[in-house]
Amino acid sequence: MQFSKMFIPTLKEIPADAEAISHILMLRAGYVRQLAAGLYIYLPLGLRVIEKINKILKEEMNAIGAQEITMPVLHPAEIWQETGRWDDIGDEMFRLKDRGGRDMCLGMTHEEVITWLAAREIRSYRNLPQIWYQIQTKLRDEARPKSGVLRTREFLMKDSYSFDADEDGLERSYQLHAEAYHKIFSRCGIKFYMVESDPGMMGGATAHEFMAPSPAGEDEITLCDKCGYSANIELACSIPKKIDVQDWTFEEVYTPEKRTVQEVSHFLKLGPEYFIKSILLISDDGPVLALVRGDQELHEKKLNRIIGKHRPAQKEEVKDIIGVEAGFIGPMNHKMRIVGDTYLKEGIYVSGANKPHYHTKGIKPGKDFDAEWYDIHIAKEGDFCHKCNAPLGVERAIEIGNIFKLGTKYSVPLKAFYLDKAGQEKPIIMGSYGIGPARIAAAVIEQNNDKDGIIWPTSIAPFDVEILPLNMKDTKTVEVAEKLYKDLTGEGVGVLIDDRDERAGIKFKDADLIGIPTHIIIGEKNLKEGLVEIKDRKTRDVVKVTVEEVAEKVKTPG
RNA sequence: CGGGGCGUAGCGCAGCCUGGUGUAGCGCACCUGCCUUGGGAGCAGGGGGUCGGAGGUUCAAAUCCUCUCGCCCCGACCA
Repeated sequence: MQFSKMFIPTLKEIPADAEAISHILMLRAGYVRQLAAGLYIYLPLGLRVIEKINKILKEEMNAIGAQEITMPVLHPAEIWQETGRWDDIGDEMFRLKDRGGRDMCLGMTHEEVITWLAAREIRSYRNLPQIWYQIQTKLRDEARPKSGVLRTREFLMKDSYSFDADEDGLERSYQLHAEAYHKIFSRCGIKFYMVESDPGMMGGATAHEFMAPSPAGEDEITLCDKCGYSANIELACSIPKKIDVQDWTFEEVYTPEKRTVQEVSHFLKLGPEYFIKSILLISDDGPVLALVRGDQELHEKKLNRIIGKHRPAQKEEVKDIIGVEAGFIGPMNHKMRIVGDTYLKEGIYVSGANKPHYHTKGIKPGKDFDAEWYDIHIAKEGDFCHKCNAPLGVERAIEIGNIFKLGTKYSVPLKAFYLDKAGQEKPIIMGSYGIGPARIAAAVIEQNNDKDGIIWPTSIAPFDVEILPLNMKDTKTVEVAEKLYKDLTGEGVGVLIDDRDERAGIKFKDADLIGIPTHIIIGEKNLKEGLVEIKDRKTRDVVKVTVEEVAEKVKTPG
């Protein structure tokens, strides 16, 4: 491809609206343009990257026996009403009416549609298993589109769905996907982890996410280097650091105007880990007192699974219910439900005395108060693995893929049943698996860039090689460049030739920005000795080779 | 939806606080010519603006006030 004939609008300056590195570089290097919040146009270079990723997706999906189909983006409301999601999902679904006044929506995902299909077409265990997939546009009215292509309102997704006769079959389909995903992300040159995740509203019991570590990510994951435990922070378990059990006797301490753990900790010259933080919450079944150690944070989502929907109590409510203002609440002498963090059980602590300006020292859980014990703290850096006790790390990451075991959540309401060998009618056991190609592209850029631009891995680079004839007015340069272009292209190498009549500096800058992995630099001086340079974008290593050697060297780099 | 920031030429910005400096400015990009060709050159000339929009205050508004739209960031949300 000739640079001069391709629309590659590079930008010298950093666009004001971009913050994430991948966003800045995709805009600057001419891969995408933004139409509105969360809506992007893919320019020629950007599309080439997405298509290369899609090709890998298809190859690996086909390799596990998945079959490509394509489903509509516009859905009738009925199927969403049948699964209950028409009402469960709020503003995030784009809804509309057709001219006949029928309710419709734009597909955020395709469980409903594909289950509708399965319900109609699969009747016997003989039709199972099946894995169907598509690479299709999804629309979600995101509350906050952000970080360029990472979180958009319209995006492409590879979504596949498995249909099995039983749990064993589902496990097999799930594993096939996990393996395919490992291959896909490895081929795309991404550093990633597979982590345990919260199935959330998708339903089902088991779910994993594929996470590409990057500061631009929206998720946090905990990782254990020793045993490999890895989980989204939304459900990650951890053991807080051990503390020495004190031999304090039970006594009230005067703590005037000291309310927060930090204030009291400072006042009594004791580390925050010797405190019990008591937080009053209002659940649908009344007030609940949640307890975590002073150096830990309460995990709302974990607590949510135990006590259901809840909200923090307001100042007035605290006074009414406990009889003392927030800041002096302790776990003792309450009739209400108390949920304590498991790791609070051992030890002797300080907490509020339920009396203004007093705290109690020497509280022994189990003796001075009792509670239901669960892991309800947020795992953090410095905590220990609950499986092997090794130190845990916490990293930010971009979610690039996920796999869910759905079970019968969709097959039952949409009546996707089959007859088993015994002639018994049973619901199909389903799984759902997603990958966002745009997120792969963005994650790869986040992980592979330098001050000058993008550094693509060859597998998803828009081209394999860029030829830079430095002086287009020099006939010999042009002649050699065109010959190399023809030769390489003839051998199946994807080549971009910068045939613009621009100065060398501009060509170098643009080439670095765009990030094609190998550059062939043709300069007049070297050419006089019959030499051209092959430069590695990543290492910046340059080797001089004769014109004749180029094709061979490019094919076997290094 | 809560909090914050920003809308001035294609892009990046100054001017706004404290209204009036004459035709609203600068850099880059763009057009013409010359020159130049190994890291976003140089010289000369040139084109391009509803100052996001509406209303108001005023003799006078890019500047002050009200409303509104858009975009970004933090949080909430995220099937």
